[in-house]
Amino acid sequence: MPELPEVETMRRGIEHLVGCSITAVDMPRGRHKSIAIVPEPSRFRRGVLGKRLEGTERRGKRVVIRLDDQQRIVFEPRMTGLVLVADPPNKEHLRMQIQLDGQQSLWYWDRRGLGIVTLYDAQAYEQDLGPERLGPDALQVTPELLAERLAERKREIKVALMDQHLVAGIGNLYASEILHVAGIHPATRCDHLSGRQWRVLAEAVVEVLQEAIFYEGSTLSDGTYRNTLNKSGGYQNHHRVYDRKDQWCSKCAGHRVERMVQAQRSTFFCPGCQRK
DNA sequence: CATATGTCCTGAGAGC
DNA sequence: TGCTCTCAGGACATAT
Repeated sequence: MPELPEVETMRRGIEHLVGCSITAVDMPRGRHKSIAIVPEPSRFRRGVLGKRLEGTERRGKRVVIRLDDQQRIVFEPRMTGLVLVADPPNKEHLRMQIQLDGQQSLWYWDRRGLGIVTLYDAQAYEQDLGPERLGPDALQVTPELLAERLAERKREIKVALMDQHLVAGIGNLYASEILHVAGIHPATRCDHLSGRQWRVLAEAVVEVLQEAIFYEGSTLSDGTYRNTLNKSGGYQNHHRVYDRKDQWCSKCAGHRVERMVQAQRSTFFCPGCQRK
């Protein structure tokens, strides 16, 4: 479930490793199907051994480490992946251990194993994750940018917000939260939104994501998401609608949160403050 | 091109 | 207790 706030929390949690060099890489094989490592493990290892970590970046929902030869290691956690600097929740789903200067370790752990770790050279990175393939970062959106990319579309706004080609970083959870703050019904077609609504929406995108980063993301009831120190996030205690079906809306207090399904995903909204 | 749907994966929880 | 079934939603492949 890691979305922009969780992934940004991961990035911040590994920033202090910049300057260290990679002294070993281990890809343990458990009883589960192994995750995708690109290129295959031995080439990946050869490609990164001895390299120095030059910087960290975040591209939408991916954690990026730039190496001193301008290659990049990209962690794509998808549903249940974690980037850690402390011991992982269990050894069972540990997928990769990167040793730094022979002392510290960076781990990639993934319970369901849908995530991918990729080593890119500069050109392939631009090709796969450049602006042609991924929209602008959600933290950077302005009303003009958002309207320019979405306003002509016939799709429902919640589904469009989750499309990484249009804007990068928003997933299922934060799409619901953002639309509640903006007071927009999730099933509203993009081409039916007004100029005022694009302004309110752009503001809500940045506000909700920044607030969630402050609380280090959301750890849901399954407990999977952890920060890099294997501690829970805190934003779940501030959710306005997500996973709060039948609970009173905190904004209007006169309606209960409802759940609907859009594009096979749960959407939560308040029928009082989010009218179509 | 735009949009919609199916698929991957594991473990928690429901229902019997 | 223990079995089977459904569901959670990242990104991409395939279909319309």
